Order: sequence, then structure tokens, then C-alpha cells
Amino acid sequence: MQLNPKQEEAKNQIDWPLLIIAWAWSGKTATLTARVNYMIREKWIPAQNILMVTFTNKAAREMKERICKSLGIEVQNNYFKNPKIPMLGTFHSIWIFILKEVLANFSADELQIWLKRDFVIYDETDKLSVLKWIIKNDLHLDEKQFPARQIAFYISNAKNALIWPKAYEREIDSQIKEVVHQVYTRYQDKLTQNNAIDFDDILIKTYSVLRIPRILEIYQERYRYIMVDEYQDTNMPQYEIVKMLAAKYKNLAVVWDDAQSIYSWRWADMRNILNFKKDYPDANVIKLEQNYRSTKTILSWANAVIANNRTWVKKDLWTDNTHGEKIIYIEAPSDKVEASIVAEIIKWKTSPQPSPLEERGQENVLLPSTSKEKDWGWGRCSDNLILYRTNAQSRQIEEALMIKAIPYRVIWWQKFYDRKEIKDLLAYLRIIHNPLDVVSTKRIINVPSRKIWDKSIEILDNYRESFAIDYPDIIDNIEEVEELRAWAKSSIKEFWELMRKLREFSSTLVVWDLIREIIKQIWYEAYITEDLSEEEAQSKRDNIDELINVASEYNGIEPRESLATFLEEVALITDMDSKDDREDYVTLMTIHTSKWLEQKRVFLVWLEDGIFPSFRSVNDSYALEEERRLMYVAMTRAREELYISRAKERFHFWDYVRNPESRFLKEVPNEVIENYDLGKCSLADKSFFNSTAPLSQSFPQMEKEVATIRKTFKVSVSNDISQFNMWDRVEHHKFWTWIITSLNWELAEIAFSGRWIKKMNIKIAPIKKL
DNA sequence: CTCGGTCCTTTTTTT
DNA sequence: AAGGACCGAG
Repeated sequence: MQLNPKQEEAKNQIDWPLLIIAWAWSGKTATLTARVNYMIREKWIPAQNILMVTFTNKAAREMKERICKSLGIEVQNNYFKNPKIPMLGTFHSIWIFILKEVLANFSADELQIWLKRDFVIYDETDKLSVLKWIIKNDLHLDEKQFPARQIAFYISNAKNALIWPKAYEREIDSQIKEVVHQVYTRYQDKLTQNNAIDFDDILIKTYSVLRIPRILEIYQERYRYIMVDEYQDTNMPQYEIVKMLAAKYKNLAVVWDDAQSIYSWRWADMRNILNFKKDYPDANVIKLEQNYRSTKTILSWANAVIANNRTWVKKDLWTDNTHGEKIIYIEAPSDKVEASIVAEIIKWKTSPQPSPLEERGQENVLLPSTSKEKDWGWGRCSDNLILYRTNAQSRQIEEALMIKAIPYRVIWWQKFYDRKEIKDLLAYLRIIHNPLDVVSTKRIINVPSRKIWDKSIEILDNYRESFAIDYPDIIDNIEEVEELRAWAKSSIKEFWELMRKLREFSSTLVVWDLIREIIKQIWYEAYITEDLSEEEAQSKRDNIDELINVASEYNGIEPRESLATFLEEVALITDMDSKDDREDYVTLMTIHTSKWLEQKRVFLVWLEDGIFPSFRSVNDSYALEEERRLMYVAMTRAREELYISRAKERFHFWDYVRNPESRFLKEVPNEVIENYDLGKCSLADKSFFNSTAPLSQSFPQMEKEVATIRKTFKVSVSNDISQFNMWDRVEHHKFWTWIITSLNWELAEIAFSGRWIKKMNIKIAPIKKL
């Protein structure tokens, strides 16, 4: 690819601190790739001296592929160990590599991080289960008063400010922090006992290790050229680590785009750039201002929205591209209609048949007139990307796509790795890898049932606490635990014998075979599909197959190594591997996840105040600005066509709600938008809005939903409608006190603090008059 | 001690 | 809708 002069400048300037201020799609990936290529091929810098940090695995993978291609090297799996390829990955994956390397080469006394080489990474669920255990069994506190989630938040907050348990004492200014201090201390002890670390620890432990001069020196020498992408999304520990590594040679290049900073809730701080300027006052600054992807219309819209942010460096993203189509705004009467319009547009754009609207002889306003011929019958499903604010929002869209038989896939990192069958099997693998992992041991010691119940585990725990002996040692000498019944002892022994056997297998079988061996040994398939319908059982089997499939990628490696690498990558994985790229799918994902990609046609749904921007952010100007940046990211994903939509009424959180239109829409210049409302839509039921009849009558399918609510809330006796009047204060079982602001037969609108309006059927709603 | 039923909560974004 | 917490019966 031909670089523009600015990009060229960034490419060639390799031995001085460099700040690249980038705009959306200004070709920063191409620039960075060319820069690495230039370093290696023209400046003869050894690839292993280059460190490049990206924000997501996907970005790392893509960049790795591009670089390997340009260097003529075949892409490999454990490329960290290939000296011909630069060190390239996310912060987390690179630090893990460094941690393992350091643990292998230095003594525990010197490192002082209390980790053994075969450590495992605890995810959010594992973390919560450790915290819950501490709160309940260790400190004997009320879980309701001190929820594990909240404590976890405080601890994570402390860690990201580099405050250790000991130092946390100084932070205590409230009862909750007193508790946090105690939990935090014990939590770190537990992690050490289990030879485990959580996500925050990956950064913290690396930071600690690099504080040792002898070690820092090694890595400073090795990584003389450092590049950090998405610098606006780095947090404090990340900033400190990069600063330390770059301190000696100062060959640090960062890419920064304040308009795309959307991770402050993960303690990312875009003001790190101020620190950068302080640390390297003489850094070169290069701005990449030209956008190569989107149409002028989409960009002007994105610029107009982001300009409403106060904390934002003014910039005008420009492009040579055409004006393109107008943005289309769909206001649907209900969530169902919204979803089906989206599905209809996709169906129509991807199939050679005329649209149903055309057949009815109506002008089709859904499709910009100029693109009609261009696209006729040629569109592919994979040209379409549907974005929403939260993962839970995919459901209705999925249903609509299913009805129209449009192939799609949902990208939801959690979905797969949070399933019971996957977590169970991974727990087995983790114990094989790290016998000290008590969280995993507890998870599967009774899976499938070995008659080892909570009581036995409690005894083991007590034993461990009072004698400070690790699980494996206790179990090796299980006969000495007197409290245990004989049958429990023999069950535990049998379990441990099994693990020992599996551990032996792990030195000869690659992880792919190992998983299958585990499934066979414990009769897992029979266990997991027991009492399930054939359909559900098949879905379990499919998931297991998928896991085995992922594991097959590690087949060429030495067995123990394949297990270690697999566990590590599975822990850090975010998006499902898109191996089926060649197939034709519509893709659905959250806006956050979409940050690394672009698409020809983008649908942005659920554009309603309270949803996007999220109701948690509307009273907080800082949070609101982040939502606006998120909006900017969403819009700039589109290359040619952008559709935005909202529903005037939707069923959300087990209630009918009417959300006002998203405030971001009011920030948009009118001339670029084609407002497409009900007046022109044959799909929608226009009479709905004028009707005075009960909701369930004017919208037949809602009858069924009302029945569902009835079932959910188990309301058998209905409220007496006549007792409610306008302006009555009512109490909702979970929404505090609301006021009735509109009343129409059994349908009422209630308002909370004059801002939030919910619509509900008072006959069956769980409300009480005050 | 174990099992099974019912009640209660949950949903912002992810390395 | 679904998983976890809680409780009471055997």
C-alpha cells in the first residue's frame, strides 16, 4: 500500500520518541506495519528487538499476519518464541510471556512475586468465588451487606492504582474500605496458595518484576523499539511498564486517538498522553488526518456528534471519498418491528428478488435510490454488521434474522467460555497443569458426582487453613484427616488417582487428545447430557466439539507446552476465532467489540436515551462523553451505508418501556439524515399510536407477552384498575417510587424523578399504591 | 447430610 | 430465563 506523506514520515522516524495522533481509519495499522517492515528490512534491526503492543487479540493477529507476509515468513502459533518475528500481542499476552520467562530464569527469592511457573489465570467468575469464600467463611460477614462484586470493584481499583494490600491501610476511610482491606489481603494470599493470578495481577506482577534493575535491564536491551497502539486506552500500570521499558533507549512510538477512548471503566486513562508529553518533551508529533474508509456523509455526521464533547482535541477528519448515501434513521413502533425492518433490509439487499415493498407497488424508501442498481442482487450477508450497546440486545434481532432465514453469527466472548461444559473441562485441564488450583478443584471434584459434598470440602478447607498445607499434600495423606468419613476418603483418593493418571497422560498427549481422554475417563458426555432433551444435548456436544476444535490448533507443539499455551490463550481470548471467515454471515456484536473492524453497511440499533447513552451515564458528564465517543466509534465503522434505528416502545427488563430518542441524534446535522418513520412504512401498524384501546388489543402479539409477564410475576389476582388515578404515587417492587403521568384504561405511564418513563399495564404490574 | 423445590436476583462495555 | 441461595423434608 502506498503511504501518504504523513504516514511515510511516521514510518521513517524510528529512533526518537514519537506520538502519532490518529483519526479513525487514517491508516495507522498500515503505517505501523510498514514501520516494522522498514526497521527490519531496511535498517536491519533484529525482529526480536521490536515490541509492539495492541489492544485486542484480533488486532495483534491481523498485524502479525501482515508483518509475516511482508517478511515472507509463515505464520505460526507460538510465534513469541520465533526470533524472526517481532514481539507482537496484547499487553496481557506479552506480559504473561515475560512472567513465565522470568519465573523460569530467576529464583523466587529474587522475584518476590510468589508465583510458580505453572500458574493459572483466574477469570471474573473464579475471582468472585474466591472473594465470596473469604467474605463468608473467613471473615464471617453478611454477603448482602458486602457483595463480592462490590468488593471486587474496590480491589481492582486499588490494583490499578498500584496500591498493594499493605498500603491499602492508608486508604481506609469508611467501613466498606476496612472490609476491603481485609478481603484484599486474604485474597492475594489465596491466589498465591492457588498459584493463580487474576487479570489485574498480570500487569501488577509484571510491574513488580520489572522494578528489579537486573531484570529491567534485560528487557530494556531486548525491546529497544517499542510501539503501543491505542495508547488512549492504556491504564496506569500499563503506562508505568511501558515507561520503564522505554526509559533507556527512548525509541517509543505511541498511537493516540482521544475520540476512540472507550475503556475508562477499565481504568484506561486517555490523559496518559499528558504524561507522555511530560516524559518525552521533545517527542515528534505526527498527525494522521485523512480517513480512507467512510463516505463524507458518515464522517461529517461523526464529527458533528463528537464535537459536543468538551474534553476532546479539536480535529477535522476528512476524506477524499464520495459523499455517498444519506444516513437512514428508522423510528419503529416497537422492538419487534425494528428488528424485522433491519432483517428485511438485509434480506432484500442480499437476495436477487425484488423487495416485498416493491411488489406492493410502493416506493421503497428503505433503500437509497442511487444504490439500488449498484447493489441489486449482489450484496453478501457478510457486508452487514449490526451493532448494539450491550450483549443482551442481540436477542430480538436474532429472532428476526432467524424468521427470515438470514445466516448470522453473534460475537460474544463470554457466551462460549462461560458455559458449564466448557468451564468444567477447562477446570480439569487447569488442575492437571497446576495441582494447586483449588478453585478448579472445588469446581469439578464432584463433577461428575463422586459423592464428595460440601461438608467434605469444608473439612479439607479447614484442614488447609489450620495446618497451612496445600490441597495436593492433604490429599496425598488423606488418611490422616480424621474428620472425614471413610467413604469420603476413598472417593477423594480415587479422584486424585484419576488426576494423577491424567497428569501422566499430559506429558505424552497434546491438549487436543488430552481433552478427549478426560471426556472418556469421566464419562463426561453421559453426565452432561443427562436429563436433557435431544436438542439441548446436541448443543452441549457441539460446544464440546468446538472446544476440541480450538485445541487442535496446538497439535504441532510439545504436549506439556500445548497444554500451557492453550490454557493461557483461552484465558485471554475475547472474540471467537473467526475461522469461518469465508462463509457468508451477518455479524452481530457490541460496539466495544467492533472497534477493530469496518464494514460496508452498518446497522446501529436501540438508539434510545437510557440505553445508548446508558442510563448509568446520563447524570455523569464524564461518563456521558465516553458514551459519545462510543457513538463516534460505532458510526465510523461504516464505510458506505449507515442505518440507525430505535423503537418507540420495547419490552426490556421484563417491562414495556418507552424511551426517548437518543440525545445523540439531536446532535446530528439534519441534511445528512433521511428520516424514515412510520408514515412511509408498510410494515408498521400506523393506527397503533393513535389508538386509545388497551395495548394488548392494538398490538396482537403483545397478548402473548402480557401472559408471559403474568407468569413471570405470578400475578394471579389482578390489581383493581379503579384504584389508580393520575399523579398517584406508586411503589414498584424494584423501581422505588414512581408517579403515574398518564393513564389510559389499564395502560399507565409512570415516571421516576421526572426523567425516566416506563409504560406498564397496571392491572398486572407488580405495583402498589402509596 | 442430601436432595429437591422455590424464591430471588440479574444486565454495560472486556483484557 | 437461568443460575445461585435458601429452606425444609427425608
